[in-house]
Amino acid sequence: MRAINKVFLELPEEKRRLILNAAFTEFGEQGYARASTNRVVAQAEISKGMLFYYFNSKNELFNDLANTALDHSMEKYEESFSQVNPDYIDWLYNLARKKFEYQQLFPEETRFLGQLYLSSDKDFLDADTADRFTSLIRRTQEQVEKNADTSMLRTDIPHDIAKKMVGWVIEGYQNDMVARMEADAEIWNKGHLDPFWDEYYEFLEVLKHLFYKKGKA
Amino acid sequence: MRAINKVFLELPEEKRRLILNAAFTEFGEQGYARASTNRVVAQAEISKGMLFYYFNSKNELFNDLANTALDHSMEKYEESFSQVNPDYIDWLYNLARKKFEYQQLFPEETRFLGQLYLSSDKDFLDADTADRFTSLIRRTQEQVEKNADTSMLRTDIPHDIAKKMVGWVIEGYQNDMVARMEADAEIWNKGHLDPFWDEYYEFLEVLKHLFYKKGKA
DNA sequence: ATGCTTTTTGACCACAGTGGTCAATCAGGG
DNA sequence: CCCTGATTGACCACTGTGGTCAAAAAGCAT
Repeated sequence: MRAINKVFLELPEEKRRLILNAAFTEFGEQGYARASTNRVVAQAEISKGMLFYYFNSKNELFNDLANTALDHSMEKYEESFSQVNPDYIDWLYNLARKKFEYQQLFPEETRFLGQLYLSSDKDFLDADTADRFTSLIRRTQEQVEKNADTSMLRTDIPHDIAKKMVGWVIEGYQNDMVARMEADAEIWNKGHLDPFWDEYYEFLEVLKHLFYKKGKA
Repeated sequence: MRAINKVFLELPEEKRRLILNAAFTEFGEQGYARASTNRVVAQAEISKGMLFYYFNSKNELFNDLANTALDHSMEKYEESFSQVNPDYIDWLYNLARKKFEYQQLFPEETRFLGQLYLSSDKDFLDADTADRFTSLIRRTQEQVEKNADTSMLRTDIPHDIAKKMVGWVIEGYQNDMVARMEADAEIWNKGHLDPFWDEYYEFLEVLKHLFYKKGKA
């Protein structure tokens, strides 16, 4: 953030995106230690010197990437939190859609953040950035906890178990969906996602049938 | 397999395990390309020369590891396949227990095989070994498909959806369980796992209640 | 054209780490 | 005491690393 050379910020959007995405993918695929600045410059089609002119070091590049990704991610999440809370399952459905939109818009950043979340590369973030990162995670969890209306969950099984089950099923379904989409990249690329979302919603009807009080399904 | 120096096979079990485990963890954590023979020998407390005396190259070491792990894994799976088929959920429960036992007995190999399954390091396996690997996977899937008795699944939701849901929920629960166990390593190390399995079984009762025909729960 | 500044290049650096080798040592049994 | 097989680790050529910097190129005002 701070350390970026202003020259970089004044670059045409297109070129800036090219450089950022090259770096996002490199760090996202390789992790911090294995990531190579040489491959980044090759991919971004700039000279080695420029990378270190824009950013000053590999580490500052890494932190700048993280902050850029955090900016976008936070923005998206705030959007999806601002909605009035519908019932539990519909709320998760909406969250999933937002997630997908973000992923479609910034696939490289998504991968980057995901990898960062799982790995221990967080150690290479400076204090400020690390704070932003953890607070994003905390805030997300808080909101999920707060906005989810569980009042229509059936009462013959413990609520906390039901909530977890619903969460796992949705997670599983999403993974399944992503796998199918990757297998059939056509549709994905053309943006014809509506059938998928329809199918998803039907699937959620089944979930409601299973987990909601009778008479509500 | 083939290429192993007989000297290695005649080593005291303890020392052999030390070497194998060092290699398993190195390849498991780093993947083929990033794995370092230097770190392996350091961890195994043998000299560099010995590693290349026992195995001839990094690649043969890798293949020997894979074959060793496959041997154990196949054995375990055959055990769990030989049982007469109980109902769907109980079957999955048994499979999970076998998986855990294997994981507890050979944690390094588990990680190694898991990583191999996910990554593209399969390319570094020679043809025979790769075949063994894929046939293990195929066989597992076949058996799951074949032995699972789904006749008592409720009929008001499609069977294939119900099966998937059950699978996801079980997967989610297992991950949850592992996470909790890692957080409370005491119990895990002392082998006091029975309470966990009891809780698991209770959890499965809920699952049955949800997914089985009424009157069977 | 002429300078002067800013942007851009890529050859180059010291260094770290790689898989693999091999002459030299060591251990132990005959 | 020697011989054979086990064992060592210094060493090799090589690849790739993050980072530098003199020099070239591009703008730009005059």
